[in-house]
Amino acid sequence: MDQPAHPDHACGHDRAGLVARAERLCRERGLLFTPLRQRTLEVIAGETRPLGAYDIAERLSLPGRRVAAVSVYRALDFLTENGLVHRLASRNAFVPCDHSHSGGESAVFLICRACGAVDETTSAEIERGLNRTLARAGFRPASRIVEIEGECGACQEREGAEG
Amino acid sequence: MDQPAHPDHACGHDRAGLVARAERLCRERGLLFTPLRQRTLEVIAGETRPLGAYDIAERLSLPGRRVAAVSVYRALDFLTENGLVHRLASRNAFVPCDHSHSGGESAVFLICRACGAVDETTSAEIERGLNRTLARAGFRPASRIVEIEGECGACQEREGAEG
DNA sequence: TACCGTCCCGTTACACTGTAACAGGCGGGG
DNA sequence: CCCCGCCTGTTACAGTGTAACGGGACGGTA
Ligand SMILES: [Zn+2]
Ligand SMILES: [Zn+2]
Ligand SMILES: [Zn+2]
Ligand SMILES: [Zn+2]
Repeated sequence: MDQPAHPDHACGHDRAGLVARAERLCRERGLLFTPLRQRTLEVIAGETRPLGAYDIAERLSLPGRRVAAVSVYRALDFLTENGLVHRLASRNAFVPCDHSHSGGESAVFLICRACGAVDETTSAEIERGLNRTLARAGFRPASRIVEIEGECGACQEREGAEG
Repeated sequence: MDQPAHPDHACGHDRAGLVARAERLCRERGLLFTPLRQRTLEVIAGETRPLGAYDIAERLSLPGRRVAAVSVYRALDFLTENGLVHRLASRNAFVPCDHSHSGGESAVFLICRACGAVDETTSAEIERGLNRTLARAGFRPASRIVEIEGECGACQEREGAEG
């Protein structure tokens, strides 16, 4: 029942690992990891592409048991505030976070226009450049958004083979 | 009739300079700088804070002569495609561009949560870090979004004096 | 002149995104 | 028991963005 990684079918993220991390984090902070919040996280983790709030609501709904988008938004607020998912400003969509960000490093998102895959990474050099720019401007940052749209390596190869 | 900078009332941008640059650019590229496009650019340049498409439509409308938001979106598409305005993904709002970006440097936006002011700048170090991260990931970029929300220097001082 | 294609813009309709406000359930602490 | 905080369901609504159609202006061409 406990495989090390990618336990359930072909999904792009370590669903069980993400849920385990969320449970531990909520226990530590005295927060409630409710069924709605867990299922929301699971739905996001079960896709390789970022999902919109209404897509998530649809996947959470059962025949006769609809989940309203507003409930999804509240669950997403909780998950983003606690660093379990990220919101992509350029897509109005959400992806799970598989980083710790314990050192305060901000995320860099590489979003493929062709296949929709999102790669989250960090860069000390970008971080340093941002900090220097902010210090020079006397600007106190609260949140940072770095999102690059383009083509991932796999899609470039596929395009080269087909085109 | 030709002041060097900030010619018309108290606006945050060099409105006449932006319009002149747009006219020259359209002449060079064989594009039409229509009245709607010019007035849209002027409205954006006449504010220190970023404006949403519907705000722009309202400011362009006269009693009995309404400008629909969809027309504003088309004008904004034209202006953004030609590098005359930028869209802030985190705000769904638009600001004029007072940089050339001729070397392909991407913009870094510092957005103040308190006063709403937006400072556009560039950074060779951030650029370098982004390029290195992209090369390492084998990712071909098409557009780059770097937006920092926080407090500008003036608002920090004001807060310190008041608080 | 008439014909044609392109671009711009007005209009309508619609889908998607996000929030405010109110009500009920549930659990812990008096 | 009541009170209170939190979560969730429900409704309503505002804001954002695009698709589709039609008409007018304008330049080229026969
Ligand atoms: Zn992350
Ligand atoms: Zn791809
Ligand atoms: Zn710019
Ligand atoms: Zn400010």
